[in-house]
Amino acid sequence: MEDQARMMSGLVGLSGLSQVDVGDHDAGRKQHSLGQPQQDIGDILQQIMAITDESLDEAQARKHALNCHRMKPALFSVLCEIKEKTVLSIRGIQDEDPPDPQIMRLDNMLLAEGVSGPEKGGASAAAAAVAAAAAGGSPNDGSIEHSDYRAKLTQIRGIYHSELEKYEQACSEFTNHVMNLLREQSRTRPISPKEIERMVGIIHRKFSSIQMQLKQSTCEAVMILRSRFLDARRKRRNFNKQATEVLNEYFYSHLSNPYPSEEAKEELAKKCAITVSQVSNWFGNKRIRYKKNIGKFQEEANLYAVKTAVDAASVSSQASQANSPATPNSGTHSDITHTHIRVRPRQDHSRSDIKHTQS
DNA sequence: CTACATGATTGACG
DNA sequence: CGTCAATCATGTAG
Repeated sequence: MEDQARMMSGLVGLSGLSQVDVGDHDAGRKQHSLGQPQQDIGDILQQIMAITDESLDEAQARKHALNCHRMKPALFSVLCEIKEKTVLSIRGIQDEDPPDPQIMRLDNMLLAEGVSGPEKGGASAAAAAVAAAAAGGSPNDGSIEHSDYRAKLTQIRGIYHSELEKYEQACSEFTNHVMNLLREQSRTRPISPKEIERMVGIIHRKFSSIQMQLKQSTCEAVMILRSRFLDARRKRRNFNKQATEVLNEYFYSHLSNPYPSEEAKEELAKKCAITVSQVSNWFGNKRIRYKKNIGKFQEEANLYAVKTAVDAASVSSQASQANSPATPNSGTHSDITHTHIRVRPRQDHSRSDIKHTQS
């Protein structure tokens, strides 16, 4: 930065104030202050070239002399005025910069993802997880995965915030530095407050572009985390015993038409503490797998057929029918095993049958 | 570790 | 849109 100061003092000196008796190398060309500006250019260039050869002491001396010149304040203010005008005219071209849509998108996403939100740390996060588990669809395993997910998210969040803080600090530090320099220089060369302001704006833009990279990579990390944790296929849990029992019960007691209606699915979902789509998945899998290999499911079918038969018997208080365990194949379910699953009349499978097994 | 069981996903189909 | 069929990826019994 001393170079620049030196340069400026040199240039200001060139523009007409150089009669000050600063050094002996000016002595030879005193005459250029009046008259032909064309011819001066050569001298000026010479002088510019000479500046690099000058020592810092010389420059300092020159600067000092310059500042002490009696005409300096007046000329300086004129220069400031001129510059103000030109700067203003330049500024007119590109005045208001629109907020970057890209960065706004990233901001929104980080906010939505809870990375840049107001809430901080464990307590409220845990509370949110608990609330989600209590209110939401999957009370069993969901909370565990959620807490794991939350932990990772908090980690990302921590990194993001510390980095962001570092950026902000660096930015303000740098801005301060530049402002100090400009203020310092404004004693030597014309710098309007607006110019400083503009410079600060430029610095902030630069830093925000760096910030955007940070935000972008944070977003990416969150997306990856999300896809990892929300891809349920990776975190498949088998349903618990009771749930499969309920499902199987329904399946085998509706073997002739194992297509639960939407309401039936909802009911089953509620009973099994799973979602409706999980019920649909289960029935889809069950139907296809049953059809593929009926023999393999024979035992299971018998078991549930007996179970429902017993239930029905206990309801109708007629126990005499249920005492043929020796040949179950020809018994209760022989007709249902031979039923074609393909046929599915969609009208009458109400939940009345489940109801009396349940109650 | 292997083989099988099982919940979820995907693409085709009506 | 719901279902089928194939397939994936994980869970689990041996």
